Amino acid sequence: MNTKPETTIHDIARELDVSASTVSRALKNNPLISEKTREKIKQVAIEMGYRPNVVASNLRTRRTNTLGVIVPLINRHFFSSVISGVEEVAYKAGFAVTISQSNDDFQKESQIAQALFASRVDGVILSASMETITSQHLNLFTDRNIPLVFFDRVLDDVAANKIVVDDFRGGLLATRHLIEQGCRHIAHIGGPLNLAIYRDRLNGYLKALSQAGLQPLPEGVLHNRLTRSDGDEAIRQLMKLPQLPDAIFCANDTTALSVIIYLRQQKIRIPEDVALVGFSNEPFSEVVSPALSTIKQPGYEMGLKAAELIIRQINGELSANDFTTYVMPTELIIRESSLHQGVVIA
Amino acid sequence: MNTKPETTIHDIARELDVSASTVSRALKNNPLISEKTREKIKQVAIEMGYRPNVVASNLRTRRTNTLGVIVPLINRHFFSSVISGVEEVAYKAGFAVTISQSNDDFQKESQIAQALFASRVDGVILSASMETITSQHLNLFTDRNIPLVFFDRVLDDVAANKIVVDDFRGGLLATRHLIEQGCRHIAHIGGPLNLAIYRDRLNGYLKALSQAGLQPLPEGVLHNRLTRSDGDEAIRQLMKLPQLPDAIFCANDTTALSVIIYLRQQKIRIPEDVALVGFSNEPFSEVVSPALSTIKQPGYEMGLKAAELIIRQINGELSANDFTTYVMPTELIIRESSLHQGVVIA
DNA sequence: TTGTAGGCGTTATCAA
DNA sequence: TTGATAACGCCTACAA
Repeated sequence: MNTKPETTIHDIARELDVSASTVSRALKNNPLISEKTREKIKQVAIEMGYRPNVVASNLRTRRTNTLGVIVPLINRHFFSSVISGVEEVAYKAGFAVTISQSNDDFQKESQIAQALFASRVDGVILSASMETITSQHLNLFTDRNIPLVFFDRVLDDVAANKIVVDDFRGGLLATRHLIEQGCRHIAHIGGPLNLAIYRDRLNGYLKALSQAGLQPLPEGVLHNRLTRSDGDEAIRQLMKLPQLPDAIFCANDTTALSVIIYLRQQKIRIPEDVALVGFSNEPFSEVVSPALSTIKQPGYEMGLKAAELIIRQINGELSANDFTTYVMPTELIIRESSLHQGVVIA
Repeated sequence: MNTKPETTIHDIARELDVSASTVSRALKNNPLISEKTREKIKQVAIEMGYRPNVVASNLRTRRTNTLGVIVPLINRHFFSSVISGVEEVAYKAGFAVTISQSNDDFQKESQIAQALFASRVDGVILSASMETITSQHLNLFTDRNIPLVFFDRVLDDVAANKIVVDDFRGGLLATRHLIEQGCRHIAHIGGPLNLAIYRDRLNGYLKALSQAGLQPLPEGVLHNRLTRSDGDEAIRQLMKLPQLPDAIFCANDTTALSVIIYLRQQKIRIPEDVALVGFSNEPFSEVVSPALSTIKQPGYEMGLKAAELIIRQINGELSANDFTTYVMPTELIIRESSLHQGVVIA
């Protein structure tokens, strides 16, 4: 299919009557090569339309300059923001980025891990699927000291650098805010408890309640996979409880959106009848009506940090046994969905 | 750094006292190998923790089973949806997906092309940057018959398979709808005219007007890069015109959102004073207030199609000289932002 | 049905 | 400062 074969360093070498090694070194700006020959080689390389074959180089150097990224779903603003940040840093550092999505399916996550290992990526950045409860599929990397960086949905039992926001504090602030707005019957739509972030958000919620001498709403703490339809089911369930909620803290914006849409349709007023806080600050949160209060999660910056960390690990600039969990700054953004009229915010 | 060296097919061969080629063949399910030895080899491969080295295989076969994807911005719902679709199909077909973002910068787009070529991707899926007016940076691929598939922001002068929506018809439907709502002074916020999609959307707009015997709003047809701030500038400019617009057709939802926010703030009513139609059906369009009328663009499906096409091209299942432009179905979604009360839709 | 030999394009080592 | 050689791990004619 390919017309002319690619020019290789051997072709250049032959042309100039030098050895392939000299060409290789010259093109890599190896200082051993004299300036004169280096210039000449580069010149001829351009004339001959030489294009380095990274694959061959990768095989030889056992380095691919490629980062693998596994996310649950590419097409989700938070995750695509993280990817965008990763790409930004990776590109500048000369790394390619290979993206895969687990679709929140543990099987697929495992298979992706296998594939990334087979293609010898230099490092992996990962946010676990909703189903992930074990980390054995990642031993492939940890056993061989291939750097692994987690973000957002981190796994407790893997020793690695991790990047999260303060989920506990997020849950605490969100719930405390609802309490300050006068709410007393606060429900929670949460994620699977195998993931630390959802445990933390739940615990923040519980803590805020207990600090205020309140109880969680009986039967009002639900856990699901936080999709749009999960949110829809959840709100229908909550609105059947003997004690109706006067507020809901949702563990993501997606479910909060389902709630808004359902309540709007039922002519239940937000925030007067039910106040609402989400989590993540997806772009729609700002413009939905009523605008959704939420916890800001700096996805792009998390991506920048993840890429920076993994590249430093790959370059051996970071201790291989000494891991840190980086907690990114977060913020409660108060909008209409939780702002009771007449209530003054301290 | 790496502790134990990886097991190779040679290790397995030595273990079983067969040749490496036999191992290679067995692992590839080559029918020449007897079932018995194949089973034994696979067995031992697992026991020894063998992991194929794709890099070596790639070098030998001159195939990487990798698709390169270049988009303007990963973190944009339409593009991340396309990527998601690409990944879905690619994964099932055994391809990895390498993603890069041009940030709408032509320089970066060129450099990415170089890098993708250097890493010998088997095919490239591309949506051009706002700045891209020439296609020479893609000769790298076209000269060597490396498949190239364009989507959305396609370049006219490249012979390749392309996937678009009917942008002309989108512009036509959007504008005609505004006319049917009684609007007569319709402005347009469009994209750079070097890109066919924005020319087509503009032409659709013009056609609808002329069919109705109307003129474009004087000074009311603007072109910019369609960011949030571009939209903001544009609406400010439009609201200073001697003849104010009573409707605006925006070439994307992002600028339409800027318009909504600005008008809301100025207490200008939508759609009573200014009706609005966007393009793309970003997720926020449905929930913003007022909900934004828009042209639906099936990003995920476009990604599926792009991946399918390029993989078929890679596998030689498609003629290499015979290219098609696939026009995906699109649809006008009418929401509050353009729905004048009392007006009945035909 | 299996083995042998050579090469994919680059780089590391050693020698000159 | 440069060259010769071998090797990275796999695959594929060709031979047996």
